[in-house]
Amino acid sequence: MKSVLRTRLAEKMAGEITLSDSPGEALKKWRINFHIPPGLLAERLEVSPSVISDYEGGRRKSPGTAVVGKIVETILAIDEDAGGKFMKKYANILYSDFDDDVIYDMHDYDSPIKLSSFCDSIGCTLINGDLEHQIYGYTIVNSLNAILQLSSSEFNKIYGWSTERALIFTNVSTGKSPMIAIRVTPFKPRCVILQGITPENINPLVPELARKDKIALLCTEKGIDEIIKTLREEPW
Amino acid sequence: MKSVLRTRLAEKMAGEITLSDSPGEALKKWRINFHIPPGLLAERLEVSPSVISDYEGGRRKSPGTAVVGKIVETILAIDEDAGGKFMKKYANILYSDFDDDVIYDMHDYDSPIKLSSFCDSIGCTLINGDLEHQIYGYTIVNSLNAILQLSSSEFNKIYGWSTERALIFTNVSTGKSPMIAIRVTPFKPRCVILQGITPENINPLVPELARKDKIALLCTEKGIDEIIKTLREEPW
DNA sequence: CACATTTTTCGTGGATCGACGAACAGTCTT
DNA sequence: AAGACTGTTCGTCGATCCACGAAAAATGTG
Repeated sequence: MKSVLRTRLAEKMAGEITLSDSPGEALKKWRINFHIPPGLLAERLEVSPSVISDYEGGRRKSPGTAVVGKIVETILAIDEDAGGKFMKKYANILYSDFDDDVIYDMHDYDSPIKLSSFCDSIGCTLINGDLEHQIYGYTIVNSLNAILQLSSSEFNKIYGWSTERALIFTNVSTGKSPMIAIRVTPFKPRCVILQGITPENINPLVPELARKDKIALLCTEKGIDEIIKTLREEPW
Repeated sequence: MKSVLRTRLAEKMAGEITLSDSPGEALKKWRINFHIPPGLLAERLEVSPSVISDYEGGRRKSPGTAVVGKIVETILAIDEDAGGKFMKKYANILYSDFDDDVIYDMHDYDSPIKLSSFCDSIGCTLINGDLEHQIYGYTIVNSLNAILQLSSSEFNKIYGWSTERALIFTNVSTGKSPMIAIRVTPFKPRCVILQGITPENINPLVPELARKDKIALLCTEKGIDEIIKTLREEPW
């Protein structure tokens, strides 16, 4: 459930290293931030310790994305094996309001995904609109907590990096509150999926609201954990 | 003044590209997000258009940090020349509460900086504590607005990625409120600099509070803009 | 459809990366 | 002070990057 934070932290680290004038020093900074000795890092990466030293010492002026990615991944993996102490520390500092009670999962794709296959994979029934679109990501939101806990400016965070995405609202009763929240908000998703509800239980106002904002509306009765698992494992 | 957002956005982009299984596709995604044609990007980078195509098409499986950095930089520069339309859009989506009225500037260093030379560079007078430490960054905060506008969880954001930093509070009257805010907060900076105040005008309680939290306390009468300029240009 | 423009594909050469392992330099123990 | 560890420096070699430019493919535009 914490993987949104993990991803953001990894991106922050990789981004900082990539943009640094001396990637080696930045690499070293993060290894030290996580209190990991060079030897351990080398061991986990299955390379000789001299490799780490060469990078950190600046012998490679512009290491490739593959290397940087592997090192960042390994630093986080080592920390996770030890309980994720530093990960929690750093994640909480910058993303303190990214609450697990609100956003269950969130992902942005590198390349567009067909909405129809996306919806098929998590067993959706179409209520309104068409699926002839492409999306660049999805967000799984606890609808009650989102409305209770997020301020208006924070509400926009559920859109991540593209509004061309599917918003999956969990545990809805009639679907009315999430659709109204979207109605009064400037950004509109491409698609809304109501989870844990059958078509006949949807409030009649809801398809009406979806039509006004040109949003594809669907529902699914699959469980939250299953949906998260499916979307994570999909080879997109 | 908006450069905190710019940096964060650049890091996000670079991080995502670096961690992607196909950096080329991720690169392309961001170029398209900013509505920049390949030809223009190539022109601004002063390379042949084929270079862009080769990267985006995946001929380079693991491009170096230098290339990724240059491309991200150029995408943002092109956007800025056109008014920064997309930059604003993306920056606001994820960092909506990172208000320019609160945080004037913020930076994290790759490698440690000596606190003494940091303070010298912006003309500080030492009130309490010693300067025999190293810092990893600084934040310039409008003290009044920080207390008015930030919620308790948001207040921690001024610490960025390391609490081993200098907090510069601007336009203080007696320095009391910023020090009290720090006193009741779990994280402590290494150093607090009160801007726009002379030593004799500092409330006597303030050095007392600094001592309790083992924080170096200084003040400076230099102007905000001059401080920002100096710190940005310092070759650290 | 034909023409101009933009974008992609691909062969090539020089530069740099990526990893190794041996040698060297510190740092603790005992 | 010797020995055991941990970490750094450096020579080396194959693989890959990086950029170019020519040519093919795709995309407008009248």
